[in-house]
Amino acid sequence: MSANSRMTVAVHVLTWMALVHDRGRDVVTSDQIATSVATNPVVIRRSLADLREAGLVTVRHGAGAGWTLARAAESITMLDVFRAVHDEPLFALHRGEPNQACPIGRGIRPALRDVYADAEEAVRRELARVTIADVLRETLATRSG
Amino acid sequence: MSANSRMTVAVHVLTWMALVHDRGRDVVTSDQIATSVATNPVVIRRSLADLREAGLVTVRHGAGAGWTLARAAESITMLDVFRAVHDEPLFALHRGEPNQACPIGRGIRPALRDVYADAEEAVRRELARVTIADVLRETLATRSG
DNA sequence: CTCCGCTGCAACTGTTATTGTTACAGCGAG
DNA sequence: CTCGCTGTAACAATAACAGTTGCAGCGGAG
Repeated sequence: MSANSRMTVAVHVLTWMALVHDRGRDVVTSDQIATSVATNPVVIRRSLADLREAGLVTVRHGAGAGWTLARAAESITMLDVFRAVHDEPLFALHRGEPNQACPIGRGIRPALRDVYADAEEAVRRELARVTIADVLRETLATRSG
Repeated sequence: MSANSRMTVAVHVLTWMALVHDRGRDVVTSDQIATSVATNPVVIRRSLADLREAGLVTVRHGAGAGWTLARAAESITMLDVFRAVHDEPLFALHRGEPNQACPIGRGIRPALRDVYADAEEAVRRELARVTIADVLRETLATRSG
C-alpha cells in the first residue's frame, strides 16, 4: 500500500536541518541536504516546497540563498510533516464506481470512508506525539543504520 | 501514499459474501462478486486468493464450484483483512540507502522504523474494532453511495 | 466416465505515480 | 553585474496495479 517515500524524505530533510541548526549553521542549500539523503537536489527542493507551503521552512533567494527551519525542531511534529506531504488518503476506495444496482455497491463506500477516517485519525494521533527533535535524538542515538 | 485498493476490494468481497450468506446462499462465484464490485472476475479471484491464504474464505473446485466464508462475519475484523492483503508497510523508508557517512543518513532509518511501527500499530488497533458484520450493517444503512 | 462450469495462474497491456535527471529562467546580496 | 542557488517544466526510467485474455485442471452432475 505504501507507495512513496515523500514522508521519509521530508522528515530526513527536517532532521538534517535541525542537526545543522544545532551546530550553528542556519541557512542550508538543497545540494547539501541531497548529499545526506543521497539523491538529486531537485527531489529535495520538491520536498522543501511542500514544507514551505506548510510553513515549516522558509527560503531565501539570491546570492547566499538557502533554507531555514521556520520553527524550533521541538515544535514540529511528524503530524505536521504528514499534513505537509499528504494529499492522498492512507486507504484508497474503489478505483471505479461499484455497481449501484447492488446494495453493497451502493452503500459500501460511505461505510468504508468512516472506518478509514477513524484509522487515519489514529495515525495522526500517534504522529502528533513525535517531534523532529525526538527523531533527531533517536537518530543520533543509533550506532548503525 | 495510498496506492492500491486491494483492502477496499477485499472488504467489499467479504461484505457481499456476508449479505448473500444472510440471504441463505453460501457458495458464490467470483463472477457474481465481480458484478457487485464492477470489475473483472480475475481481480476478485486474486483478492479471494489472499483471503483464502489468511483462512477467511474457503474454495470448492469442480462442478458447483465457488467460495464460502470460513467464519462468521461477526468474527472477521478489518484487521484480519488488513493482514491478509498487506505485504508492504504503510510508510515506506528511503528507496535508496541514505549517505552512511552522515550521522543522519546513518541513524534515521531505525528511528523512523520505530515511529512508523507505532503508527501502524495504532491503525491495527483501530481496524481490529470493526468487523465485516459492522461494515455490512453500515453499508445497508446508507441510502446512497 | 464424460461434460461443463468454475478456479488457478501465467502473461500481457494500459495507466498512473514516483523518482531521478537535465535544462534553464529568475532572484538578489555582495 | 555577477554568481550561486531557487523554481519549475520537461522528460526518462521504474514500478505497481488494474484489467484482460487464454488455457489447463478440478470434480460433482448427469
